Amino acid sequence: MSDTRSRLLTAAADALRDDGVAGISARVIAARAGVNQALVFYHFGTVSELVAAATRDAVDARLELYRNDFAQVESLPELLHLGRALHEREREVGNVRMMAQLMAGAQQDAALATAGRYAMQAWSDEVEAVLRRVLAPSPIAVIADPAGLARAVSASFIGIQLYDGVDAAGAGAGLDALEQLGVLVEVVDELGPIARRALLAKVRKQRRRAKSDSAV
Amino acid sequence: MSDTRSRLLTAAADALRDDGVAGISARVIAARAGVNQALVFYHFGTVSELVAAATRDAVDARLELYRNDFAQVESLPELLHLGRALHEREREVGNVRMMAQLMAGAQQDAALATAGRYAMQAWSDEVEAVLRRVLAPSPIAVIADPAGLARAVSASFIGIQLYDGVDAAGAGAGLDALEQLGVLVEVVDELGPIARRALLAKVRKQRRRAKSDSAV
DNA sequence: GTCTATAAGATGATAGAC
DNA sequence: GTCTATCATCTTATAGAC
Repeated sequence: MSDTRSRLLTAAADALRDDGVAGISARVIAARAGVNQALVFYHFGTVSELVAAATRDAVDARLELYRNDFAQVESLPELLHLGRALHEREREVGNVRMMAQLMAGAQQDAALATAGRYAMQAWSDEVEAVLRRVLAPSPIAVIADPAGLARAVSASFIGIQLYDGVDAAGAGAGLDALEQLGVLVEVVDELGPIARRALLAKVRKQRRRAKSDSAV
Repeated sequence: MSDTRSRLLTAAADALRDDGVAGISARVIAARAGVNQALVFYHFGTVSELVAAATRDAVDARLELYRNDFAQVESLPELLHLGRALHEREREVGNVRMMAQLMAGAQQDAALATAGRYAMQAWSDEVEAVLRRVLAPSPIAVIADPAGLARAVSASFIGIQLYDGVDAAGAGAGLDALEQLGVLVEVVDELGPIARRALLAKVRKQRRRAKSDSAV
């Protein structure tokens, strides 16, 4: 890949992270890359397409970096611990911050929307694989949908990152609370047979209720 | 309050919701309000200040509208149900969509940051009050920090709303998963005394671990 | 592939008429 | 308070020299 092309890609990702969707432009990116502004359009057609390609690459690179860590997770507490560590590291590197800006821009821009969908999919799939493995031996597997849960977790990360940008203390308290709640899942994991049966009965009841709700 | 002022305020909130932070400008807002562009600066000084004031008002109005619903919640399943209904209604009205754009812009703009902090605080406080009431009789009260949990929930809502904008099916699956997970909490609520003691022991263990982690 | 130059328009913000 | 007119500056995007 040409030097200029890759310089523009990393510059675009950096600019999105630091200046936000509202502050991004061909000139800002080009200045960061140390190249001429016209090259944005020569190589990528539009600013949106450049940003979309840049975030795509950045997400791929980041996930590659974490793949090993994800693979080594064997239990839910370990997963929660990894989530916390990931948040801390990402706060410095700014990848989630970049994704949050991508998602915000994606609401009104078709090219960014495609990139945003890709990014969420990539992260969610990774988390889903871990959840599927970790929850398999647990009775929680009966009620938890790994795919949905992974998507909820990924989306929540974006929200918490945005919150972190305006109130770090508040966002920290939120993460702490979620981590503490993980204990709850552990406890259910070690439930006796009677309680386990009660759990299953409740799940079935809730399922029926949800079904009749959607029918109305 | 003058007619023009209030027209600008609602127009600013609408523009933020529909056009996003990246698409907002004094001219766009003024056109929506049907007034001259110069009045933005006469009444509010800067565009950011106008947007900040507009979101502040919108959040106050929305919370006022939901106050009754919040007050009537008596159990966790009811709270989860309200959360789902709120998400559906807000998807149409677009208040959370507006807040998501506010939070994205708040990362780089001081005036928007203040407004974002206020908005998150207002929603979190409301949710916190309900959580405190609902969780009080439950053994979960021991592990759950209502303030932190409320903040996590509010932030997650923002993230899921952004996700909803690029992949409605994925966001829906995420919400479904969270709702199903609520069953877990219900089960713990009806735990026997032995299991309850096991829960408390685990919590204490986790607390110690967290403390030693932060010491390192 | 990279540059300069430039078009055609949008932006925040202000001065001054009314 | 509201308007017109205007500023300097920014934007995307293209044409054409090198």
